[in-house]
Amino acid sequence: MTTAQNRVPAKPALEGLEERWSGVWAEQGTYAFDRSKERADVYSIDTPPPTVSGSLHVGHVFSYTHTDLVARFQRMRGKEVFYPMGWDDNGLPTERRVQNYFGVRCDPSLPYDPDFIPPEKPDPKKQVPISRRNFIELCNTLVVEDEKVFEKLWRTLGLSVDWDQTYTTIGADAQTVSQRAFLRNLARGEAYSQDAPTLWDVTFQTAVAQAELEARDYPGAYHRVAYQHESGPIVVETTRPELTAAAVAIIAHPGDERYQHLFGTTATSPLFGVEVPIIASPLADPEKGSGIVHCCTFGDLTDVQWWREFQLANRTVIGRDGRFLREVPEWIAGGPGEDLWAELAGKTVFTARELTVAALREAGALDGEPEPTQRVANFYEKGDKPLEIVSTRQWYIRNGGRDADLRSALVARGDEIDWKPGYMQSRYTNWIEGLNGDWLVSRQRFFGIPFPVWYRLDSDGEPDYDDPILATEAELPVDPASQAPAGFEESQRGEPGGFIADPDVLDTWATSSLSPQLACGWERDEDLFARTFPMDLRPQAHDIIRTWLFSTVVRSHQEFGTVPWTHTAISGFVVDPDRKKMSKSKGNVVVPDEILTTYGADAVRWRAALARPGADSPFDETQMKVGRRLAMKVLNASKFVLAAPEDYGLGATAADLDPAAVTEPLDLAMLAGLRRVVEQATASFEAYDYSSALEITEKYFWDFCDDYLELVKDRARGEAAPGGGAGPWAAEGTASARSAFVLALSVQLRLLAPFLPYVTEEVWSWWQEGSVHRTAWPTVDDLPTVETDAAILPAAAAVLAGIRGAKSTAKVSQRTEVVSAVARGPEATLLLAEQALVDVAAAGRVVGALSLESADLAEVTVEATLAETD
RNA sequence: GGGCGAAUAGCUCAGCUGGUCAGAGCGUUCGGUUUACACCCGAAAGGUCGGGGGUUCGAGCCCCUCUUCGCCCACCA
Repeated sequence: MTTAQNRVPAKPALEGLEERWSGVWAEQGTYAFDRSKERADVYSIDTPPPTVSGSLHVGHVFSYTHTDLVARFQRMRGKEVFYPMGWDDNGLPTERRVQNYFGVRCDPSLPYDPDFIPPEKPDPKKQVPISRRNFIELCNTLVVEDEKVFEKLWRTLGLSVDWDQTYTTIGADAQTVSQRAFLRNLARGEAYSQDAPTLWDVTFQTAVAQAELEARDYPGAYHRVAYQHESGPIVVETTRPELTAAAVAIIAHPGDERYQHLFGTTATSPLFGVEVPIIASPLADPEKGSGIVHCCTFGDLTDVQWWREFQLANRTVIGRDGRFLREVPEWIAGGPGEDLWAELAGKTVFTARELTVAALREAGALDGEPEPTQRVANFYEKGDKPLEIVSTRQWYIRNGGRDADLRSALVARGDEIDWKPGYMQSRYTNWIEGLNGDWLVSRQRFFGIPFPVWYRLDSDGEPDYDDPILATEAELPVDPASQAPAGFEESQRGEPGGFIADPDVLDTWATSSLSPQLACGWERDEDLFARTFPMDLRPQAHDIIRTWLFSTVVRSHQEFGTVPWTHTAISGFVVDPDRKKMSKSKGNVVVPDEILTTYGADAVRWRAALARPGADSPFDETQMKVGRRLAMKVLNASKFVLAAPEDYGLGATAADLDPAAVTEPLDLAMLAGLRRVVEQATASFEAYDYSSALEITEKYFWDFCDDYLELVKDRARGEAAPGGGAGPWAAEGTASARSAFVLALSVQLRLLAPFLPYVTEEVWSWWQEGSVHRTAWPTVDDLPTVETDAAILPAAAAVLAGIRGAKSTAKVSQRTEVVSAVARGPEATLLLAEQALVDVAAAGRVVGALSLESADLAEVTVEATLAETD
């Protein structure tokens, strides 16, 4: 009867599927990108490059699964999916990991030691200082190791990434792309350098950008500090009394009646005796503190604003290390504060504050005692000390923060992108509209992409920042710290009349904002680029809309005058059961390896697919079991259809895949229902709503198993009808059931393939050639066209449920035979059920009469006479 | 303070443009030696859809308002 033998294991299991099939996929290049396809046939994905120095948690697993669901759907729909994986190995996180892992720290003043071997046991308290080059070598060694670990996890999870298409954010390619993009920004006037007050992290000793700020509560105290004025003391309230040394003005609101007489005069600072102007500005809030404030260089961003607007003096007192300057500033030298400065010099802000407050108190310039308060301060998101504002030379890229036209152009780009979910666009728009300056892209760090820039030194050895020497694109990638610019010799480095390298590296976002350029082979592989860019999808989490998403749009807008992708899918977070964000410091992180081992990749993916786009999802381990149950069910139901009769299966094969053989109303009805599922799941997937696609498919599958499979089991086996005799089931009825089963199986396996890639591939391999993941997504054309009312199946199931209910109420086994039964219910339901009455009787073990009586009831109820049981 | 989102069974969530929309799964309870599956199967109980107004013949669904929760931004004297 069967033409081909299926390969069904006697006891199918989930264990080992990941290892087996991920191996096969790798070996056979199942997900390899075919670059002969034209752009229109390609679906390209701008995968988020995970930070390899970090650790992956279950949130990553969920969001990467979301992307993979879309990738697998598009692939089955016939798109050639360009799905690369990037590794973000650039920047500060890697530096920190290297420091901790090897127990070293970078000291750029040290010479390179080619024989350096890191300590065997790192001592976190005694980090070994090493040269910049040694440090970078260690970074490069470690990221390779970290990337292997990540790749293994992603492969286990079943991401259908093309592992031949990977990129990094620190390698030669990334360096070339970043430097080239920067040089072009510079040539077009989109990048510039400026010596200006900058938010500064004193721990990492680097500038930070607006996008990397985090406002945090920070304990402080109000100090009432008295300035001297001819009309008497002026008391300002401040949380930064130590900045009295940096005072440059006293400011109050122009409408504040208390201070009208002061405007246009000057006051003198306590302790230091520095004369400062008293100025009116609407930015001063009469409600805050005493309503009058001292402006210092620089206590906060408002100080910077005043300093610019009123062209005030720059009396910076805090150095890059966050300590008070060691030299006596010229405005203090020779004045009353010179001795105090000797104490303050080289001290931290904290210590300087204590010293200043003591001196103020002693001088009678402290009005009352400090009042503790909880204030908000800006922190670098990776730092733990409040940011200072320090004047330094930095590179900027224009992002609309200082240009209304560019700002509105970038906001408008947002309209060209299809946002999933749509409301996430407002975060993008809000962020742009709230920008208060251009994008600061230079960082005073070590492990990053260097600026391709040198400066000439004049005869005094002073650098000329206004006319930098730029690398040519042909020279890239370039390391100005070890390569001399054209026309110079290495020996001229640092010599008067020679040159110096720009010491900084590009912010990591300045590189990751080029991920489409990196992945698609911009200027490296123009053929690939033409087939993949602009990309189709940017998947990412909502917390980095202001950074990664926005900066990518900026770079693409500038370089290509287009959006980098046409869709963006924003995923939510996995939060802990108390709906708190998972973070290492809270200790509530779920490690992916554990859940993958315990429940299997398919189960974890199933759970991930339940989290709708953009929605945060609380982690609940019990849910994983449900996914696992579904995966098991797929194995067992498939086994029933495909296993040989001697193994209690139907022995159906691919040869039974014949829509024309399906003739029984119940079978046709089941497939008619499946037809709707195909339509709905496809529509949902096209709208990036993988959750709904899963929900529809899964619901159908469970009903298929619980109802259809039970109803048709006997007929499909060709067993005798209840009550004896050959019964009404001719071979035709059996053939109809068998064909319906394999059709339904084929369609459902493909519908489930994006969610459960392992178990569907396993089952597919029992009876089909090739990978299910390279098979066409099901369409209604796979199913019979005969018009049938799909409601026959639920109607039959309702009567069956009535019979089951009767047995359940009687507390007997479902196997108990029914001598006779009467089903009462809505006429419409019963008429439909009648068309499958023999199947219903068989499934319910009704050996005698099963009669239907229409009644005014909402549901079908069955009155059954049960056979005697022992 | 500005913006965005959420509030539906004990828990996690569906309910599309108002008219079988009061649902699913988990959990709970009861029952079952069922040849696809005990990593199982069947059955049952559970909610005045956050509060208050309004529009409408009719409102989880639309409008107003209040409350609570989450996230993003701003608040730095």
